[in-house]
Amino acid sequence: MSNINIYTEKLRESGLRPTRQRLKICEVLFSPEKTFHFTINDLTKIIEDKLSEKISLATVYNTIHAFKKKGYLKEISINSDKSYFDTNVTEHHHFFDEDTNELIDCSNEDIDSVNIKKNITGKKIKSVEVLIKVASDNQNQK
Amino acid sequence: MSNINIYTEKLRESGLRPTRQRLKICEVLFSPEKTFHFTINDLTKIIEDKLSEKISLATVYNTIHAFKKKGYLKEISINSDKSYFDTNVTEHHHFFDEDTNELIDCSNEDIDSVNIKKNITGKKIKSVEVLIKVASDNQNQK
DNA sequence: ATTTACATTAAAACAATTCTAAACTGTTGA
DNA sequence: TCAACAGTTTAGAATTGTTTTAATGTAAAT
Repeated sequence: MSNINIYTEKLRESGLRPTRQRLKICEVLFSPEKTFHFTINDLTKIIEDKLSEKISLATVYNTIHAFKKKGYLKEISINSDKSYFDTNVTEHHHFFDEDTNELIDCSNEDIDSVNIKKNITGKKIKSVEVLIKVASDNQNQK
Repeated sequence: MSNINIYTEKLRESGLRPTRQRLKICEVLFSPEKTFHFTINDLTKIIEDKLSEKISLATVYNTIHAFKKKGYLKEISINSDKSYFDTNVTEHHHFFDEDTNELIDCSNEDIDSVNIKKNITGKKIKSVEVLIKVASDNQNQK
């Protein structure tokens, strides 16, 4: 199956029609071999470079949210500055470099599984995320 | 030592002069027996109720940031809507109830310590936070 | 082709946070 | 005592990230 059909299917699965703009978003998100992290701004810039024309922020937000809802993207909670997304939707954790604002994957082999002994009555665990903030030795904690 | 002196000291340690407004912030933050979570908005409302007069958001932000920098408060990463703070500065983790947007402490006895096997060269671990998102059984993952 | 439902867009609205500039307060030292 | 200074408060403006709106455009079903 060609990439374009894969993208079309992902879009339809997410309840979206395949349009030129959305297919471009898919190309940026899903064609790289390696998964990556991005903000909406990053993504918009990359798309505009590739398209050589403007894409509306609203379109990017829509599409990203639909993908997130469908589980094709994950949102990562770091701070309240902005939203970070991850094309790696497998269960894994993150390092966040406070010096560079860079987000680095922490695979499951790099961390012992988190064992939670308590649970909240009537509630189900939806996700368990570990965020490890790092910085240069000589820096203060943010 | 009276509370007011404790607050004065905390403020000075954080590089701030003890003013009426700031002492009120201290009272709200540090007099309760139990630690708690709050947003800047929550805090501002509580203070205005107690003071029966307005306090400037800028003052609240300033003071909270100084306390955070000094380690008298912790900021918790949940989502990008707004910042959540915690008066419990000991090492612990959180449940976040997606139905109610409520943040619940997860003490260290409730979770096996997180063992990280990988580290980033030249970087020091500043914090390790586990966030467990929960929701009613019948709800979709956010 | 026509119609209809959904998309795109620029711009406006919005919410959280930060910045600014003016007025204020408290402290210091002549 | 009071002038001068450093730091503070404040309202409002500015900024940033995100969402909404309303007009125009496009995909797809008939």
